[in-house]
Amino acid sequence: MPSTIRDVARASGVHISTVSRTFSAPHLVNVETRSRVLACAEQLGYRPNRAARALITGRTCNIGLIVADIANPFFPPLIKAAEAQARRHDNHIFVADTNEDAIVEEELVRALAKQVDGVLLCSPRMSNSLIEQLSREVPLVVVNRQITGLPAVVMDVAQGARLAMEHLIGLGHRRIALAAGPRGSWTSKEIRRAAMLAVRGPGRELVITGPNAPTENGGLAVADQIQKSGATAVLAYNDLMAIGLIEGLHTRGIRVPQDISIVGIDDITLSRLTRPKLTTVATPTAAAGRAAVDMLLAYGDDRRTTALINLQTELVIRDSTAPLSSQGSGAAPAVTPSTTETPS
Amino acid sequence: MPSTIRDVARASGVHISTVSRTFSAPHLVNVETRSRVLACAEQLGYRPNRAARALITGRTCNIGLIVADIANPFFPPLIKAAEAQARRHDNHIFVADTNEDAIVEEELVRALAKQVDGVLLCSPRMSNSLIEQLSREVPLVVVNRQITGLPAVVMDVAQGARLAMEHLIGLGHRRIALAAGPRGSWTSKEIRRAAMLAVRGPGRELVITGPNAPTENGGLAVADQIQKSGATAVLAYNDLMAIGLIEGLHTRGIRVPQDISIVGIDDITLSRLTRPKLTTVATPTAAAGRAAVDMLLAYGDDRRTTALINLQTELVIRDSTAPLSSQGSGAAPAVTPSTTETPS
DNA sequence: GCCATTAATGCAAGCGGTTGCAGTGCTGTC
DNA sequence: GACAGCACTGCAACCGCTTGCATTAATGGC
Repeated sequence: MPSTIRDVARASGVHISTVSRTFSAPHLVNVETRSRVLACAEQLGYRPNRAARALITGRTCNIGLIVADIANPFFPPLIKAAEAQARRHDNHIFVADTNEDAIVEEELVRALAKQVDGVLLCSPRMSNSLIEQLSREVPLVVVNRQITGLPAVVMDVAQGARLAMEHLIGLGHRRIALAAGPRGSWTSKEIRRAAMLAVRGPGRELVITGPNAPTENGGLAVADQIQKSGATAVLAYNDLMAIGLIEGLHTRGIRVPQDISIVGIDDITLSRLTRPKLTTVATPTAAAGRAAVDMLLAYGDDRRTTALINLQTELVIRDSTAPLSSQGSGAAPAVTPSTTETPS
Repeated sequence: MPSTIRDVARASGVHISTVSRTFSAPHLVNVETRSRVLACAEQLGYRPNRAARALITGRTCNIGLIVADIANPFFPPLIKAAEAQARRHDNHIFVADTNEDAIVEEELVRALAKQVDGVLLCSPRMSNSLIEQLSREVPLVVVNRQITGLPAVVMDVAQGARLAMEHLIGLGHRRIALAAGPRGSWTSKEIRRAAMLAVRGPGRELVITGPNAPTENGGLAVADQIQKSGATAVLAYNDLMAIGLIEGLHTRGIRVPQDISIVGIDDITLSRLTRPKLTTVATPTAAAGRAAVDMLLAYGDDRRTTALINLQTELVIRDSTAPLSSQGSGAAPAVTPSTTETPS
C-alpha cells in the first residue's frame, strides 16, 4: 500500500537510482529533475523505508536507551535530554525498560542491537563480563557504571556521598545509617565505599542496611531497621527511597528532621515538593543523557573511543537535615508522639 | 562483522534457505540438519537480522508507544504493562516522548511508522484529523482519546470527575474550582464537561482555571488563582498538579484539607506518600496498556477493528478532602497562619 | 575540430533475509 | 515394477533501497 521508490520513479519518469539520490545525495541530481521527483513523491505520500535503507547503509539513525525502571523519576530527565540531543543530530531514541531485571536487560540489548546504531545502557544490573561481551555485538555506552575499556558516562556519586556525610557529621551526627541500593548497582557500591571512608573516625559509626529496592516502597520497608539501628541520620540510595523512608518514619511517630536527618540522592523534581523538602545530592542527569548520546555518535568516527566522562555532583541542603538534637535519643520515638503535626 | 545467514550456511554445508527455515519454520527441516545448523549458528554467534526479515515479511514485531511526557508518573505503569504484554507475544515496545508537543508527536509517528507494526498513541495533543491521516500510514491505537472510526482505549474520566464532584458536594462544598489540563487534551475536555454537569445546581458554582501544564509546576502556578477564586474545593486535572497545588497553597498558609479540599486524578504511587495523602480518581492505566497492545496485535487478523474499550475509574478517598469548615472562609488564609505546622 | 572534463542519469549488484516452486531420494501400494 | 506420496533441500526471485561504475551529452581548452 505505501508507495515505494519505484512508484515515484515511474511517476516522474526517471530511474529509481535518481529518486534515491534525490533524497540521499540531492547535489548529484539536476535541479529540475529533483523538483519533479520531489513533487511526485509528495503527491504519492512517499517516505523512504528506513529499514531498507538501514539494511544497506548499516545506519539506522536510531539509538536504543535501556533503563532499569522508567517509573523511577531519576531517569526521565536523562531520557528527555538524550532525546533532545539525538533529535539535534537527526536520530531517534527508543527507550526500553528492564524492570530491574538483568535477564530482561540482556534480552533487550540483543533485541535492539540490530535496529539501532548503538545502545545507551543506563544503570545496568548485568555483570561486567556480560556487558563487555554485548559491547562486541553492538556499540555500547554505559551510564552509571565504570567498566575499563568501555566508553562510559558516570556521575560522581562518591563525591556526593562524601559531601552528604560531611554535612551530617558537621551537624553533629555520629551514628549514621546508609540505606543501600539494589544488588548489582555500581552506584550503590560507589556510595557505600565513599560513605565508609567519610564516616571513618573516632566515635563515629556507619550502619549499612540493604540491598533495598530503589523505590518508595524500598524506603518504606527499611524504616523499621533504621528505627532500630539507633542512627540519627540516614543517607538513602536515592530520593525515592528517602521519601518512602520519611513516610515510614512518620507513621512510626518519628519526625524528620527533628528526630532524624535524611539525605537523598538524585534531586528529583519531587524532592522540592515533599514536606520536609529533601536535602539531597543533585546528579546532573540531563548532562549525562546528552553526553552519552554525543559519545555514541562519535563512536563511528574513530573506532575505539573509550573515553570516560565523570560528571560532578553537588549537595543541595533543604529541610530534611538538622543538627543532632540535644536529647540525642536517636531514632527512638519522641516522648509525646508529634501531637503538633498536621493530621495524616 | 556480525555473521549472516550465509556464513551459517557455509559453515554447516547447507543452502541459506535451509538455515532460514531452521529459524522461521523448524518443522520443515530434518532434525539432524537442524541441530547441525543450530550448532553452527550458536558457534558463530549468529542472530537473524530483524530489519532484513521485516523488509520481506512486513512484520517487525515492534510496537511504538508515544507518550506526552515520560516524566509524568501517570505513564510508567501504562508503559510497563504494555511492555509486559508485548513481550508475552514476543514483541518489543519502543517508547518515545513528545514533550507535550504536537509537532514532535507527528514527527515521531512518522519516524516510527516504518520500523514498527503499529503505534500506540497515548494522550495525543494533535488534532483529530491529523491522527486520522496518520492512521492511514500506520496502524494506530489511540489511548485516552475517542475518535470515531479509530480503535481506542479510554479511561472513563468523566465518570471519575462526576464521582469526585459528588464527593465534594456531599461534603458541603458549593464553590468548586477545576484546574484544567493542557490544551489539546481530550481527557481535560471530558473532565470539564462532566464537572460542569455534576456541579450544576442551586447555589453551586464551578470555577474553571486553565489551561495548565499537567505537572507539579502547573499546580504550583495555579495556586494563586485558586486562592483568589474563593473556592473551597478543587478538582485537579491530575495528581501531579494536585500535589503542586497543595504545595503552593501551603506556602500561602492555606491548609489542606482544613481550609480547602483537593482531589486529584490518576492515583499515582506518589499520591499515597504525600501529606496529606491525596484523595483521587484511580485510573486503570496498567489495564489500558495491556488492552492497547492486545488491540493493536489483533489489528492484523481482521482489518478494520474499530473497537472502543472504555475502562472504569473509581474514587479513592484519602486525606486531602474534608467537610466544608464552619468558618466557610473559602481559600482565604487562616487567621493565624498555621503555627502548628511542621517547619518547612 | 579533437579530446579531456564534468554533470546527470541509468544499470545492476547487492544488503540479509523469506518463500513458492522444483527437484531428489525414499517408502509404501497394488 | 511402476507410480503416487512424502520429507527434505536447493534454486532463485524478491522486499525497498544504495552505490560503484558505465554511459551519454554538453562544455571548455588549445
